[in-house]
Amino acid sequence: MVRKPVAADQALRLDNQICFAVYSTAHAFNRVYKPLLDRLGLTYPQYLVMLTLWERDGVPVKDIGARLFLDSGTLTPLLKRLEAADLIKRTRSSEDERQVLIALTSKGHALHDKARSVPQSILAASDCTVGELLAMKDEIVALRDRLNAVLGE
Amino acid sequence: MVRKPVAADQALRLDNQICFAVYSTAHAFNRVYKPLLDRLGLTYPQYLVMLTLWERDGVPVKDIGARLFLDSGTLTPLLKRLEAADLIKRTRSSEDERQVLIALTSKGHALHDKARSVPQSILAASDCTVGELLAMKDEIVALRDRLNAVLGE
DNA sequence: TTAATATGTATTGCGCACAATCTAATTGCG
DNA sequence: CGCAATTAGATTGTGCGCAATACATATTAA
Repeated sequence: MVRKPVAADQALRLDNQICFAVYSTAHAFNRVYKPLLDRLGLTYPQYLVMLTLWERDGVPVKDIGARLFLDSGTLTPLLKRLEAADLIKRTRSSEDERQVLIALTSKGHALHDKARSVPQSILAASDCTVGELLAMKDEIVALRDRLNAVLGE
Repeated sequence: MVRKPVAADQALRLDNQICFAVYSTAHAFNRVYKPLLDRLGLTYPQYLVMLTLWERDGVPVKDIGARLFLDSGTLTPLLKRLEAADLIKRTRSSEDERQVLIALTSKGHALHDKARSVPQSILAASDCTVGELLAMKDEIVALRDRLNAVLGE
């Protein structure tokens, strides 16, 4: 009879895997965000892009990608949809014709006001204190950064 | 001059958002998993399905969906690809013709052995102790379950 | 200045994710 | 029993996410 590696099997159990915890929580967040973002006419990844632009716009696509860990294959069509919705404007940089600079339109700026109520709704849904969430966030970000560090090697 | 709600703007900052921490960590995990799962011929969601089947197979699609928080729109094509790869077999239940039961093929069972080394590689990449990861996992799962509870209302 | 290389974005193809809709099978209720 | 309501999967359409590739611009080296 073949001896099975019990420890390895425990590690393969779905409920023991932090990756699945993260994966399924990301989906849960997405589902909670959906009705809130529908009112803004945004998807969740589009919302993330808008968050970066509300902090600073007139930036090249690459900067947004670096901020969100996304590449041009994802961002180019997403940004075109935001442009079609008249939330942003895409213009080639005159300094470096390779770059496309992303600027908010007045409609894009205006959406910032409507978005201010979103975090409060999410906080309520999470049923946590701000302190608890921020502590968890720091732990998760630390994990993410270690994972990304391995990728960079 | 219009007074801006400073607290709300802080809440909208990307780096303060736990949802983005979770979202970006899920992507980081996916990227770390990719080379490992490529060797098994699986994508990450396919790997999750196989994890559930290695625990128990011969189950209807709905059960897998309940386990992974995925619906038939996602699972049906994914399962067809696993079937095309000869890892699973899909058969209509004779008891309830509405159900499609998912069973592992011998090749699907055999893949279990090759998969046993995966968690160790992920653990190494995360650069954490098992204890730290399990503690984080429990916190994240608790958050996920609270988010899902709100959705169920 | 030209040739080689690097960089920024766009495109294509594949595989999720999910809403909405559809079909078929089952259950429940009068 | 008979029909409405429910349930399980499948299908369609939209939008990521990423690998691979293409292409134009920019930089560097010879």
